[in-house]
Amino acid sequence: MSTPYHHGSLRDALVDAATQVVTETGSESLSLRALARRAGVSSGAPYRHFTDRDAVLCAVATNGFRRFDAALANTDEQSATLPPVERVEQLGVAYVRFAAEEPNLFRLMFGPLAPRVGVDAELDEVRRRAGAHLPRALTRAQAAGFGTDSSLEELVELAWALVHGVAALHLDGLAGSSDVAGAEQLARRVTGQLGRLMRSDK
Amino acid sequence: MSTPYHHGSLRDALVDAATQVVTETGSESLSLRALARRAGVSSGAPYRHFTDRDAVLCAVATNGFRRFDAALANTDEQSATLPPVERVEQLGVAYVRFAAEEPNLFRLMFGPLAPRVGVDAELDEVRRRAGAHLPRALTRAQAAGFGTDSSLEELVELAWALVHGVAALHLDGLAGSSDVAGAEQLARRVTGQLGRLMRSDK
DNA sequence: TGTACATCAGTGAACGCGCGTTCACTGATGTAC
DNA sequence: TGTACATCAGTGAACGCGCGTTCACTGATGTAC
Repeated sequence: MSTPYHHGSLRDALVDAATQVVTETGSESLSLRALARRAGVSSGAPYRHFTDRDAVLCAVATNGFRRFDAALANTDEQSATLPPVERVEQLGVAYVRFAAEEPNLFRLMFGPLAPRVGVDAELDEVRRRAGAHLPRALTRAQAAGFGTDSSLEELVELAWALVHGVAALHLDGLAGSSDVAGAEQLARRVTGQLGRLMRSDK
Repeated sequence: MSTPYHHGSLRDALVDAATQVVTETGSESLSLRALARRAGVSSGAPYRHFTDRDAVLCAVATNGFRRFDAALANTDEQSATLPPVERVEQLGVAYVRFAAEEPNLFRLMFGPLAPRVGVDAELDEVRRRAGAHLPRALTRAQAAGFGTDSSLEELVELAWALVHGVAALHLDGLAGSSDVAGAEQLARRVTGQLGRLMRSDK
């Protein structure tokens, strides 16, 4: 009774535990044995729910993208009343904030260990959804007449390189201050420059 | 005679082999045993020259920064006769090109496994040297009156986030095309936008 | 309501692996006299 | 030039480790009658 033979929701428990491990110590250090231990289950049990270690990492990445998407969507809603260029800036800051708050998760999601496109349909879908916010905001801004010196494609490239760059700079310890607040300030300044560029193109 | 007991320059041979392994398959997969095998030497031999695995990775990273610095210095020389803003752009492209040509080395140099500052004096020195090119070029540009709407610090931040961002975007497979040429073209477009911004601030 | 049986979820021992690192050793080299 | 000896560089066996994965199993659950 205290430890029932059937866990009931082991899959979810494993994904949660795995997400926690990745969050705390990075995806390289995730072992299925440690995971099983953490979930209070024998070493073979996870194989009931996942074909192998990669499948677990894939589930964690999917989880991460869901949260990432939610964070961006939330920011977008919050800024609905602001001018379009400012909304772009806010989105960029939220992008960096997520990376700074969850560096290990972010690295799994975007780094070389990230599952390739086509491996998992659910991951692909949520990834696509998360990636759509910035282009959408830029489209809106251009529709309002900002940043029209460049094509939408170029603008998306530039903005993406910028925010992903600030995130990477921070993750790689190259930014001045290494805490979340520092990353956010850096993001604010850099996206501010982008905003300035876009406004000057009106 | 064919395989002398004393190697003669085992340390160098190990660093070379390690650099090759990292280049080919990434730093996570570097094992000292495989390294010793590759160098035709017993499994204990590397410990004559390195205290542990991390010390080997540190030497590889140092090697990488030396090459990175050389690439940037070379680009800077080649572009000596160009206008200062264009030199900044060239430098940015060279930065991205290096990352695209040596993704695994670049990841070791800048990623979470990169040795911290203060661990190795030689690494710190060459790292500092490699990092000085971009600020220097931007200082030159500002001295010539370009990009003076922002402080030097802001400009460095922006440029660095941009080029490191393009590199990261490419390394993370988020750029359109995944080959070196594609990365270079992307870098050209993005640094071009930066150049445009700086020229408009004259 | 009760019983037989199929299905499912978790157990825990076992396999084989490659790793980092240590250590007593041996072969080669250089140095002092 | 020759010899004794210290020093250095590499050997290879060994230790202990945790891992991913498999597999015959057992306990629990649900379903058909």
